[in-house]
Amino acid sequence: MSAPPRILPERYDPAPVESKWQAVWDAEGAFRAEPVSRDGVAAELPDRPKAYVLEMLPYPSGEIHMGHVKNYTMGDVVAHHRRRMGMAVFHPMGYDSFGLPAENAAIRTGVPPAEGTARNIARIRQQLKALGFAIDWDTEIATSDPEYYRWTQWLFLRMYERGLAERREAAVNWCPHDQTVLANEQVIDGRCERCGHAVELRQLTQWFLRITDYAQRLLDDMDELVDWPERVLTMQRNWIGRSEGARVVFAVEGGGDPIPVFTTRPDTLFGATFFILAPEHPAVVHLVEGRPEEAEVREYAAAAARASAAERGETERPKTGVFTGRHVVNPVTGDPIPVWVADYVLMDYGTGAIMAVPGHDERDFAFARAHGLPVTRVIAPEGENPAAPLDEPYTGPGRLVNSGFLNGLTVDEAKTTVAEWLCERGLGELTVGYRLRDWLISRQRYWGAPIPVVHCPVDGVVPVPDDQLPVVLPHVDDYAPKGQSPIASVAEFVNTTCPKCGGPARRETDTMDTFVDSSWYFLRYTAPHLTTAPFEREIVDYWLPVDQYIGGIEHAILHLLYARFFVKVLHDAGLLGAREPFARLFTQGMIYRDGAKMSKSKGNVVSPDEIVARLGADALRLYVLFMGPAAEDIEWSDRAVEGQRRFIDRLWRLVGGLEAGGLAARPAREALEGPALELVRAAEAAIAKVSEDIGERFSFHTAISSVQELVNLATKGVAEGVFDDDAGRAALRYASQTAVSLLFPFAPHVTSEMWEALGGGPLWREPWPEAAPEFLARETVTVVVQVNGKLRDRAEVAAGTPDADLVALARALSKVAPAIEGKQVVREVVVPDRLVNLVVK
RNA sequence: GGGGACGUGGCGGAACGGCAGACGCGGAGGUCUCAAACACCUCUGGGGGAAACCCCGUGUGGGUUCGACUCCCACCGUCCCCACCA
Repeated sequence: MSAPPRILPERYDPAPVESKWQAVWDAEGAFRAEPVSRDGVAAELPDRPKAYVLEMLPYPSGEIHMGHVKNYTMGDVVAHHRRRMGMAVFHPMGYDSFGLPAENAAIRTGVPPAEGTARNIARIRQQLKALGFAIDWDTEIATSDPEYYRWTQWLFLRMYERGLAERREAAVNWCPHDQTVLANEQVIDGRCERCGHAVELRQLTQWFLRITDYAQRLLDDMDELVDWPERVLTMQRNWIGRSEGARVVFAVEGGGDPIPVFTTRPDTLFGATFFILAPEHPAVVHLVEGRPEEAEVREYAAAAARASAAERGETERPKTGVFTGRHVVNPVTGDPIPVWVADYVLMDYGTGAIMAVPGHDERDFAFARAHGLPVTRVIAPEGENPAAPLDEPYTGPGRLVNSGFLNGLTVDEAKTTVAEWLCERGLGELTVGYRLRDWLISRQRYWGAPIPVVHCPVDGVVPVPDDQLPVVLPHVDDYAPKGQSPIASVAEFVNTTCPKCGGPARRETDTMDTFVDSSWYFLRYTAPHLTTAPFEREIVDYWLPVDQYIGGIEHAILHLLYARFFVKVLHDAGLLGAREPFARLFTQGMIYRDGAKMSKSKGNVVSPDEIVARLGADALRLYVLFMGPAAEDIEWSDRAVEGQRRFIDRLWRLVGGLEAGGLAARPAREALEGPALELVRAAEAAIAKVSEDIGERFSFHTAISSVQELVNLATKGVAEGVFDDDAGRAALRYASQTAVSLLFPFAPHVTSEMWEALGGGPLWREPWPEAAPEFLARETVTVVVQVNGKLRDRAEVAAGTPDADLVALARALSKVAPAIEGKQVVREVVVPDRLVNLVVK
């Protein structure tokens, strides 16, 4: 008798198997999404539930790194699972291809950014395909494609029409190295997030998007409409920085426009003993004009302007400032208080001016001490002498003192009372302040979408008409930054005619922040090649919001806030039904190696290509998810990745050793006993576990380990020869097949090969298995017996044994009886089918 | 200064108030081999014991509970976010 032929080769060779299945998926368009808007084709909306699964699109630098592999593998697992659950799945891919690195490379090498970017995209696409991601490649987009940025410009114009895009002068962050302005969000600790150079403040006229108009809605909708990690929500809340307070107007003694301040402590108004303007405050110049203090104040303001944002932000720095020689009137006391200029007051928060209350604010106290200004107590804690002098600012609760009509009130009462008083006299009101600033989108660089407006000497700013879009980025010879975009030197681009009057006019030469591009790309996927609109309402409303968004925590503020803003604006414009872009968000942890983030400069990068070549894409996909909890930062291990390949090989040998024939049905419960029954039970348990771990918990590493347990159990049984009868063979075949099916989302190539060898059809279309309850319920259970909560013994009993019987059994156990002997059992805690706890005294 | 997350074997981690350490890496021993690699098997938190077993153990100290890795409080440590924000 000879052994039956194996249904798979002895050894698994990933390369041919992986390219085979990738070719199959490509050829049959296995992961093509419908519906997607296409020119002239009316789409039909499926009546199945939908799942829009999206990972943050990559920036096409040279190659993808392990972080990308993890990100896209997670999305792929979710997409495969949802598809096999019978949902209509949308899982697209694109490239965030505008941006500085491509431009800087162009400066270095002379290769135009468009060329370098196209090459990088081709390379990344090939890498993504080699990993076998289930992506609808027909919907692929690149944000630097004129057919994409045409619609970025179109959306900018809709914002302009709604008054949400405006050009104005403001103190802005300027990066002297990159020679461009930056959004507030792109300045980290006073430095440019790209190049790390200290950022300067400059007074410039720039384009802003009025995201502050949406501050409250961005805050409110977080509570209602999204299921996001608490951490990210907190970060966004902090960033928006809502604070309730009041606006108080101070009259200027000796004439001049009254100056408003924002304060969160209007209750302390009686204690406002001086007044401070930010050095950039427009009133500064007027107040000191022609006065003896003018020279000194101007010098101070100029010095402040020269200081970097990082220097000015330094909390420990001594509080400097100069007196203007002028006074404003405290509205409640009627007293004149001196006006100073100090750089600890910032122009871009509140009104750029503050009432200083040294008795109850740390900074104002420090300033008062440094410059010999009076300190008045206006709040005293319960039971303390109101006359007691202040050695330090008091910021706690208490009652008002030295405060005229507010005396005796609590802090909260005083806030409303003083606000009413001010309101009646037109001197102030309760307001809400936000830390969030408007989004500065102008960039003086080349590789971005041109802002589609024209400057006409007659008509001013004139939007480019829709039918003249896109405003195409012209070719230039020199990409070096010069303080304005390189396209400003292209005469044919700049010189144009005014769309309104037809006279000569100049084009805007600033390009848009690339975060504008990525604020709406998830909408464009639904109509990637549509030439008549950025997207179609019916289709975009079918898919939006994204059901599962996956990406790095580093985008917790910038991208995620901007995208939310965009969707709200488009909703208000009637272009979109959705009010939030991403219903559910998952933020993945970073991959470290040798204790540091993988990076080229540290030389600790592991190339995905190398792992794919050596161990196969499936082993890599398994490993990046098996490493640990997907949300945590995890250390890469060169050895552990090989463990996943060993696991694949183990499963390969197991399946290869089965007989030829079709797929097995789940064996009937009654036909099984012993190891065969236990194996099918384990298979059903694995189904339940993997389904929950992928479906709800985002716990991929435990999903994989439960399949490993199943495979280990099967392998062990085979080695012991316990599945050699008919029932055993049926159980083994079913369990092996189940392991293959469950592992498919993680390792699609090798499982497809095994499934085919088992006689199955396309595994990506195979319905997701459901656990059979009759196998999950057990006839006998292990009951744990504790004495005073301490484990003493355990017992096998029939499921559903009554409490009283369990207790009797427990008390009689040989390890339990001595522990309770001679003691009084004061309580018997029973958890049916699980545990007995005897409490003794 | 404000906010948040996390502390479990040699390592990554599991345990969603009920058997701590699943799964994997690493390590030790063994089978196979002329030998090695691969593969397979056994063991692998600490201490005691010939063994059956016993004791200790989830950063530290308290608390809640019949019962705490899990919940609460404080502290220590690590990491992240925000920060002269009025």
